[in-house]
Amino acid sequence: MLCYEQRHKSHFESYEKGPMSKAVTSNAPSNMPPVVRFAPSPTGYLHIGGARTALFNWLYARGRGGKFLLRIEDTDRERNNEAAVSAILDGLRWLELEWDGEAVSQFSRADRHREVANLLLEQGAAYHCYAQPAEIDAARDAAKAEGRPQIFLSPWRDRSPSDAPQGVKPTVRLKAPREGETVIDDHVQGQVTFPNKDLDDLIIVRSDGNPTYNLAVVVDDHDMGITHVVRGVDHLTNAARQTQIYQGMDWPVPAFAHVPLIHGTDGAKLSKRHGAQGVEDYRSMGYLPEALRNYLVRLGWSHGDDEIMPTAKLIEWFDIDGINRSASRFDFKKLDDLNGHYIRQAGDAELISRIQVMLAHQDFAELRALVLDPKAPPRSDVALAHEVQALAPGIADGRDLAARFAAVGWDKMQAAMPALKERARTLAELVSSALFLVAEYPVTLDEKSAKLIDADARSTLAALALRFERSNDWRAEALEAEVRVFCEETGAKLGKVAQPLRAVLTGRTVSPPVFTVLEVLGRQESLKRINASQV
RNA sequence: GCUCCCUUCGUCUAUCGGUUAGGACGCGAGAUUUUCAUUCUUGAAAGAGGGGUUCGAUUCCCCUAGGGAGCGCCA
Repeated sequence: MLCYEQRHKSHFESYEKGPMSKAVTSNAPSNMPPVVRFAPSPTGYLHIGGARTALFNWLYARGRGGKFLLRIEDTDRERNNEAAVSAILDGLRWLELEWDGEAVSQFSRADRHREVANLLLEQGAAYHCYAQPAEIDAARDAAKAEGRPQIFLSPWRDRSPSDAPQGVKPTVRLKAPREGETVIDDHVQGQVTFPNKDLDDLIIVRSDGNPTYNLAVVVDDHDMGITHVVRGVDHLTNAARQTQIYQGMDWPVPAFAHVPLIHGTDGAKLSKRHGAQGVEDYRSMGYLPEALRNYLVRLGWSHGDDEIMPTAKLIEWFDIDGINRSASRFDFKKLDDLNGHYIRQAGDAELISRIQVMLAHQDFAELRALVLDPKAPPRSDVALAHEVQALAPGIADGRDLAARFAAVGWDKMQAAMPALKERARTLAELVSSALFLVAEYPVTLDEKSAKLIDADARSTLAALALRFERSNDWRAEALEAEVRVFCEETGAKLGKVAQPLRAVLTGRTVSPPVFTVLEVLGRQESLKRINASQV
């Protein structure tokens, strides 16, 4: 497999030569198709907030015939690794946010970034700074103590390079304006003004010669022809500094849109203890990509009273200018509800294949070991892992489970699907309710269902078994008719018969409709389970 | 500490100065039902506080309070 960096190098050339290479300013006619990008740093997974940012970009590009590019911000060599990069690509693919062209490695463009730094140096828009870290820290501490903004004003800005100390490797700093203000005309935040006196001369090249993030972003966005920079508000002040770099190079500034962050249920920044940060967690819990997209886009954006918005509608309706400024809290209940809608609307075969994808990524032992905040919402994949342990302890992970379903036949699950999908909010719940298909014999009854099997129930089940053995039609409808006749003859209430039956068939007091269970289980397996209750 | 941003039901949101402040999730009640769900009906639930501007403020302005983000030779 090609490393994404290698793949990119040749591809990047095409951006430089291609028709999109000309940057379009925010003042450009708005009918130009936009070029946007998603630029995550490789941290190990695709953060759910990042996923929403990617979604906004993707929708904007797709709705306007533009391009959605992907760039990996991997200039920090210590944090970067191939696995972290592929986790992000994986997450985007699962969410079905296909990007145009190859992913660009920012690190691979370091030479170009240095070239731009040198240009700035030549034009006098940047200078070498010989200040040492200790000196900078001291200045910042002093500023803080005096209640001034913690910025460092380098003495080297106006000093002659001939004063440079021997043997000290300098950094390159941008010669930012000290007077006036830098204004960001943001499509979400509005006009945001930063007094230039509060912005220090940012380092654009480290003393080891490596370009910094802010320089790299500007050069890459410019070279890639990005027209709209849509990213998290945490980059708002960067936008001001980056604007100064654009100005230094006399490049057109792209349109900015800084979208609010997503918080956990408690209003604090979404973190580990909230249970799920990476999109891979959402895949594991059994959310459908389309439902997640629908949910994510509604966090901070709306279209009148519309709640269920299939992706085609989102592409048609979405607009950056409609995004809210305030942060929103993540609500699993609402996601669950939306996901339930999409599950009910999905085709049975499609659900099976989505389930297979989900199972391929589940490790039950790992899920059972997950330590979650007690206040965090319960995870349906963790619940599934526990159910598997109770009903089929021999199964270690999702792949095993998938193999077991394959052994009994996926067609059985598909046959039960209409009944299953109207009582599931996630695919993991759906699989949990289908577990009776692969329960190990003899079926282990949980506490409540075991309680149902008293002497009365046993004799009822024995009598029922006799009838079932004689019946020649094993479809749910016929079986139900059979049981109803049985009830009439014996004067028993349907519930009195159905509940014990459900218990011995599924080991649970809650399940899909018993007659559906009987049908998909088949005559032999059903009778085996009913008769097991007699010993 | 400094700079910037935010504030409508518990949560996500609608409202382009005049509405009985609407919808959705969740919650309560009821109907349907073999369990659980689904579905349907229905109920409770909001403009942070204080000043202005205006005939009239949820909407515009200011202050306060609360929340968030940023302030790296990280990205």
